[in-house]
Amino acid sequence: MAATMHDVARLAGVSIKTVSNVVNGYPHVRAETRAKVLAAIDQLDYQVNVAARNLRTGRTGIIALAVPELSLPYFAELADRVIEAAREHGLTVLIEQHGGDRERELEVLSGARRHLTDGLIFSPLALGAGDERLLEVDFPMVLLGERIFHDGVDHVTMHNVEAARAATAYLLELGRRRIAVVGVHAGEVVGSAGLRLEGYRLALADAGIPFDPSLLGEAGLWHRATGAEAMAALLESDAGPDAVFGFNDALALGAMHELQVRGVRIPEDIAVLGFDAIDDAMYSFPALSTVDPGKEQIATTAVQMLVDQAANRQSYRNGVHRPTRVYADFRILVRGSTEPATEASRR
Amino acid sequence: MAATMHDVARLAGVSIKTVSNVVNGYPHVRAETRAKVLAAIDQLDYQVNVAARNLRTGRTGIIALAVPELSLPYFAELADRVIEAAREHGLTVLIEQHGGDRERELEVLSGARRHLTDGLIFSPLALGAGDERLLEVDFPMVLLGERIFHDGVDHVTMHNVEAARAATAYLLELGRRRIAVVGVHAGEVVGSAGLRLEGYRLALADAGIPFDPSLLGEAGLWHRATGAEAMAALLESDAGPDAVFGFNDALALGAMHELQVRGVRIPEDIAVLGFDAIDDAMYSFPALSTVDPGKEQIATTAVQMLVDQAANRQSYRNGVHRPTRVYADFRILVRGSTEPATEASRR
DNA sequence: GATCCGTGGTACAACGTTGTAAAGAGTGTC
DNA sequence: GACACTCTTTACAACGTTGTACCACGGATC
Repeated sequence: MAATMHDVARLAGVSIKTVSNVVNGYPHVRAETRAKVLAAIDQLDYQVNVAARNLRTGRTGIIALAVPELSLPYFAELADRVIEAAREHGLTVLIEQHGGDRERELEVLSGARRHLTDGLIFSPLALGAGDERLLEVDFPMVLLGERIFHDGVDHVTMHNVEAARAATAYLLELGRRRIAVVGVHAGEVVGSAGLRLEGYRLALADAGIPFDPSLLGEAGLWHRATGAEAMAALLESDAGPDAVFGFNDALALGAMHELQVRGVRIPEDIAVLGFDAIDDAMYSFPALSTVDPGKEQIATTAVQMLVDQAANRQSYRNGVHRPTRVYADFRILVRGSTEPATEASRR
Repeated sequence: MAATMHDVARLAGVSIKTVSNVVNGYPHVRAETRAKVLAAIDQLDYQVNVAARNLRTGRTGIIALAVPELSLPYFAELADRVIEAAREHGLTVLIEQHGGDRERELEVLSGARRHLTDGLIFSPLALGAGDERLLEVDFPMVLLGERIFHDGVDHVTMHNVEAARAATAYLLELGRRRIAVVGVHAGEVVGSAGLRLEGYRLALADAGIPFDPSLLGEAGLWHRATGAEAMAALLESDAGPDAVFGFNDALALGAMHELQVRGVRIPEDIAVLGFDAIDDAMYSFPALSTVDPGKEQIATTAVQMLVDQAANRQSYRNGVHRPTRVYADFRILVRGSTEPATEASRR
């Protein structure tokens, strides 16, 4: 049905390889010949068959991005940035959702899709300590997140500990002393929850404030709903917080919702701070102060690393190139949920 | 590097075609032979090369989903559902963002990617009346949205007019009489803005209430920011609304934010109603009442239609199968932003 | 005993592209 | 005029799979 290089070649009166040369921008083609070929391509509305090219070259121009789920704004925004960054490199993005399900994460790693893609950007949720060996795959991969660390793979992550420490320090500077956290995973050491909690504890220690376990709000899933539930539990205990640090924005927004339902004033009675800097955070009321973990940088860096891996496959295989770990820059975005606002700054 | 069918065949001591038969579940293979092949596959950790299979069969197992941008929660949630629906059919989803840019939308339609995918689910934003011919492509495609209608293609859309009419009628039932709308595109007839405005007008007419242009809030982009701006403009005019109907949830949430900044009580002074039923809407304060346009149904129907098209390519080509248009079911989700709430219902 | 059929297996030729090697056509140098 | 060089173009063989055609075997049918 669709035209092939053969058809173009016949119409232009040249060999099929010459058509290929034109299509791929090979320089040593006479201008006249090139024009003939281009005219034929135009006339037949020819498009290269990517599958055939792929079979021949082993490249597809597709990279896979595996995330828990796109319904979570953080991952939706990350995916958005990854798609745009990939586009800059002429790549398209195939998205896989694993929903934090271990089986599905393993499927992503060893899956049949690997022939379809030039590489994988993988943000695991279920995999963790002890699974490092599973990451030693023989295709280009960049790891995201903080569930698992392994020197053998390129990794883009955030300054979780430092950012959480700075965030907590910021709340302390505001004079808050009873800072609750929402999103704790009991017993977790590595992973966003463990690392951010570590940062929180360090900041308290820096300020000489005792750590009080009654201020810890557990939340397995980091959704708005669980944030609201954890907040409710904190309010119904006798913890008496004057600030809440949500380990992500969804948790913080859920907590904020719960506070407002109960008539607690934000930030006067309780200041609220989030993490992730999702778009929503800007439009809550009051707007949610949050930690921007460098989403944009994470996306562009990950894509760049993947492209580099693909380009220098040899060096990566034989160990000339050592895998690197990049920590994105963070900053605290101050908004109305923490600073007693003037009419203007409250937005 | 990776094992091929040749390797498996050699190890199992059979022909390469027999391996292919085993892999593809061809029934006439002796159990003993099948076992040998499976053992070899296992031993070599063999995976079919999808590119080669694709070249041979013309199928890739990938479908493309083209949306404006994933940062918009509606599309992120839609993509989530599409990915899951595709998974049920053994398909993977490649996502393209066109950002509502005409050039990029055209690229999607005529793009080089078409060889990589078995079909396209396309939600245009820039294309519209006059571009119908562009939709007559020779690969499986399902159209989403309400920017453009064409009898020649399968289409999944919403009851925009009816849903907006019902939504407006609901606000009227609550006793609201000065219902402002946010998200108007002046002069648009087709498209979400045009159709939803039409529903609004019909409901007013049904109730015998005069249409007042001063209650129309324009907003080109349907983001929270523009919703807030439009709301501000309405409040600073002398329109005096007692309800706001946001043409999507982002607009409504933005409007709500603006109202709260100004100390307007929701729903007592002004009721707010959205459209799309994104997850966020559940966790604003008060929770946003909204119209659920049947997102889930849209996603599953679109994928199903695409699969059917691919399976019955012939019938579609020669016109035996006629393209259909499906309208998803909608319903109004009543929450605290419209109903003067009890402590319980307010959540 | 010839014919037909179902089963289990194989050989070969595609699918549409690109890398390799090499041939022809000029151009310049000695 | 021979040689080396560059530019331009080509033929051919892959890449890894599957569809088609076909062969061989045994059992059933006439």
